[in-house]
Amino acid sequence: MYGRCGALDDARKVFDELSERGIGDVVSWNSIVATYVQAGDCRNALRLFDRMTWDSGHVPDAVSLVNVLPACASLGASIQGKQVHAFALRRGLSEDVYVGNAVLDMYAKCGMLDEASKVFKQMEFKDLVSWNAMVTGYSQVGRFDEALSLFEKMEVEKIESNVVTWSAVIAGYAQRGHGHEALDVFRRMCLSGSEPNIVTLVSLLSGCASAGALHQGKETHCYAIKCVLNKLDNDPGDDLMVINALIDMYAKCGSAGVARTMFDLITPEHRNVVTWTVMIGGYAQQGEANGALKLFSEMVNQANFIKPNAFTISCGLMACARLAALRFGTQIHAYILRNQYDSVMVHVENCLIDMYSKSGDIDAGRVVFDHMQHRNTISWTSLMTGYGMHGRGDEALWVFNEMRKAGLVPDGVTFVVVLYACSHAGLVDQGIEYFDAMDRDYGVVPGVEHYACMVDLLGRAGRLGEAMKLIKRMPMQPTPIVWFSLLSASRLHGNVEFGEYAANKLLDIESENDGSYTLLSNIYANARRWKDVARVRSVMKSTGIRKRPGCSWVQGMKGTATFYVGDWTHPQSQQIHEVLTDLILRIKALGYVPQTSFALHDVDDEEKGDLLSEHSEKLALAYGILTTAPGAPIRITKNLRVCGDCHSAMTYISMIINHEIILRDSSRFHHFKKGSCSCKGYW
DNA sequence: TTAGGGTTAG
Repeated sequence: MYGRCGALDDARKVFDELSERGIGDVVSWNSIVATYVQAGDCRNALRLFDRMTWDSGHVPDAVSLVNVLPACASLGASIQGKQVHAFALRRGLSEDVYVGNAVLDMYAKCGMLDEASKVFKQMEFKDLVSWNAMVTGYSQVGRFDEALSLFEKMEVEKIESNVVTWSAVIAGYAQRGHGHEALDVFRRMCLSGSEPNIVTLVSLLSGCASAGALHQGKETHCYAIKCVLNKLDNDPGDDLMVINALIDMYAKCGSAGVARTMFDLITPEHRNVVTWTVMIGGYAQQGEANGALKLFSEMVNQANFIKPNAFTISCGLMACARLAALRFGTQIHAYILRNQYDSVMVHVENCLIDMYSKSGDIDAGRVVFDHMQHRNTISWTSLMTGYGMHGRGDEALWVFNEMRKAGLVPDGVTFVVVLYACSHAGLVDQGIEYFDAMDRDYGVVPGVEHYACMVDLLGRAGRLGEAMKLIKRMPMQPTPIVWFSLLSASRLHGNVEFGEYAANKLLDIESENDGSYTLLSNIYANARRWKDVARVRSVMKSTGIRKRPGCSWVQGMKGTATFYVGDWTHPQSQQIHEVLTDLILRIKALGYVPQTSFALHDVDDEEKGDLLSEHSEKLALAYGILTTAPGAPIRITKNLRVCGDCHSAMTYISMIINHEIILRDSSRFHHFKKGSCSCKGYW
């Protein structure tokens, strides 16, 4: 009775008393073991089971084994589990379907699927639980194809699935990001007459979230209100789980507003750490990184304190990485160090590497990397990506070699990063070598993303003809990213012919991308083909496509300041413009000539020069100079690619100011120092 | 006495 009520101490007292008086029997041993398992204290459950087997004079029966096996499973204690299995075989208890199922499940949970499958095949009598344990076992170790084929076999053998089977299959699809398939299974489940429950809905919502299927997510929401939520015998924790899954679904499907409304409807004392995390993560992934950081601060400062877990911290760092919010990111790093996050540290540390490198301080990312106790493939590739973004190609390739020495096998993503690093550092020959080697030496077949990297690599280096030849040689259809790489390279090298070709291909495939139109009109402007510029602009106008406004932000003393082109809204605008005018006068004396083609207007050169001088990145720089301590770097982030004229101006300005200018644009980092830029023209 | 569930990184 005490055991069933969760009163572990009381149950133990009664058990010890019975033992002392010598009147304990197998049932009392079984009950106490079960009580420990239920309380989550599997270690003590195992200890008691051992005492029962060796010291008590009683012989474990089928119930004892069924009690102790889940404890082995949840500890991953496969050696003890195997001993229990051997005991069952010796005692002839393995015929019992309960015992068989528990053994099978123990092997599955310890990741020993081949052992589990052997047990499954040898079972003379299988029930639905046996099949379900096998299906979920395969699914959870990532052998989802085998899980599915078992699921299909169940149909063939006319074994009727129950809610557990259906939910497990839905969850399997959802975990792999195959939301549409999850939805299909859900429909089949409803047709089969099986009634979805909370677990089904939570799994399904996770699938909708990963598929971005808002409509089906809403349908699931209706179903939840009608049939599942707020039922009298529901555990309130289960209801919250569904609500959390709904918030996550709405946020990931682009309805952060709806998600926020649901979040606000839950009173703070009812929210748990996942409620906060899904909302923060939703903002961070939907490009509302400012909202994410605001909520993160609110979470750690609220009266009803809930400690952020590794997931929350990762989401916060992701938001910092997007915004290049170095100061906030550093504060989160300090928070981690103060608050002991021992478990699942790898994930958080990987986020730290990413945050530091995307915020302009790749050396700090390297320090995090060097201090890691355990590293996985993502740790190595994150560091490599960082070096690549900063144009430090040699160091990126060094990381690649060290990674191989550490025994890690490069995969498709690794090679994207390697090629990206070569491209951004102008290491053309090495890039070609790696591209040739990836299939030959590593067995990684180049995908469309690797071809895109190669087009980028050759294109940046001005080898446009070779890039075009490579596209023609591709064994698959080029995706927009391939043509976009060719188009960017054509813009960089002022090649109208290739630019037009790539732009036409791109507009055939996806006509909504403002970036393609802007690049093409830049190419025409550079060639002074104003009629073509006007034509592109009129197409944009008639199709309603608008160029995204350029926007830059800089971390000043009083927080982050944001600027748009020609922006006069900042309270210090007057001063900012004075600084800028003065700087431009001074660099003109050093040889700077405004590159008017970037102004995109068919007006006379003097006026174009004026428009250029108000580009957002220049305004951000002037503000940075006003608010940054002498000698400290100025960190600017831009949402689009830096304009060529601004790039040239910043190179000159870095000769006359006592700051390094660290600029992150949508493509990479530029470090301007003493008259040169780290990108060496490769942007 | 056995089976299923939500949030994170390249």
